[in-house]
Amino acid sequence: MKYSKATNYALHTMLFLVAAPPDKPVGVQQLAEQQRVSPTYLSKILTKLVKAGMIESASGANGGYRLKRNSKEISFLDIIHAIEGTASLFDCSLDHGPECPIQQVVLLAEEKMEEHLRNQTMAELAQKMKMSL
Amino acid sequence: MKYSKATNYALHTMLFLVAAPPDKPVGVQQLAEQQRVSPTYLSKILTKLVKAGMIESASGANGGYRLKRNSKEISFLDIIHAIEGTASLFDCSLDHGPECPIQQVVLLAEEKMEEHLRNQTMAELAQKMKMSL
DNA sequence: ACATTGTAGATCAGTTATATCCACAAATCA
DNA sequence: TGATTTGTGGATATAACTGATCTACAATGT
Ligand code: SF4
Ligand code: SF4
Repeated sequence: MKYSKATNYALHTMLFLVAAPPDKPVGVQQLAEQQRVSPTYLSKILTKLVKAGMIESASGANGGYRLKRNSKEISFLDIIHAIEGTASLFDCSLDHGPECPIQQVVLLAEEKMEEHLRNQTMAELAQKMKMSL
Repeated sequence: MKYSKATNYALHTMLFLVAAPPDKPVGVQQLAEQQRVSPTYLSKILTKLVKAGMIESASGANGGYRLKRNSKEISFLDIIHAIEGTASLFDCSLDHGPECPIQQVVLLAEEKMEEHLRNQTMAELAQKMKMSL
């Protein structure tokens, strides 16, 4: 059970875009070099973030990716869900109803994790980064 | 990102063994039928639990698996770790030190989940099951 | 027009998860 | 002892998923 590398790349890219000046888009070439990953593969991942409405892309010369204006409230959980999907950590084929103790425990544990990821927004992340400079 | 089916089988088996009378071992045949899984495969999974010291096995006629005497304090997390391993949910190849905001957020989120799983013991689970009868 | 940059689809290699088969070891019982 | 039951371990097969590449194409700016 592990977060995929794709999620890793997405988080790092968002981290970078939050810190970058919002006027000039950043090309996938540059982003890919920083993370040592192929540009076309990274592009595929970032397209998911575009479709999820977190960033926007521009083709052509001086194109690239940039944060959407109102995306300071995007959370870690939003990014992870955009890449990994929103399926539950635990799925049992036979559903014996809501009083099943296994489901109760495991799903509540997952909710605890998601709650923490939901409370960490890009805005707070940017704040943290400024402080650590 | 999902818990494996093996973890699912392990949890269900433990749930059953906690509820079963502790004197007579339960054969893998019976356990496998309940969960609709092949006996040899389930055996492989249960052997991990044996090696982790949670249950014990007995060969020969009337053999099978049973809880170890002092295993009421085994937690969900123990079982999950025995099957899935204890590796972190998130691993970045390049470690930029402990002040990295991504690691801080994601690892703390994982800790929240594990804390909840650690607090759910087999003893409490047995209690819950009695109440729901 | 032409160069630049993102998008989409096919495809592929590597890894992991799931499962099966079989030979063997250990325990019980007649 | 010998036969039967039951778990163990190794090799192997299969399917699914992940990570990655290639290529043709669309969109944009000069
Ligand atoms: S016992 Fe709970 S976890 Fe297991 S199959 Fe039934 S509902 Fe699902
Ligand atoms: S920025 Fe953080 S998460 Fe990313 S590679 Fe560095 S230490 Fe790891």
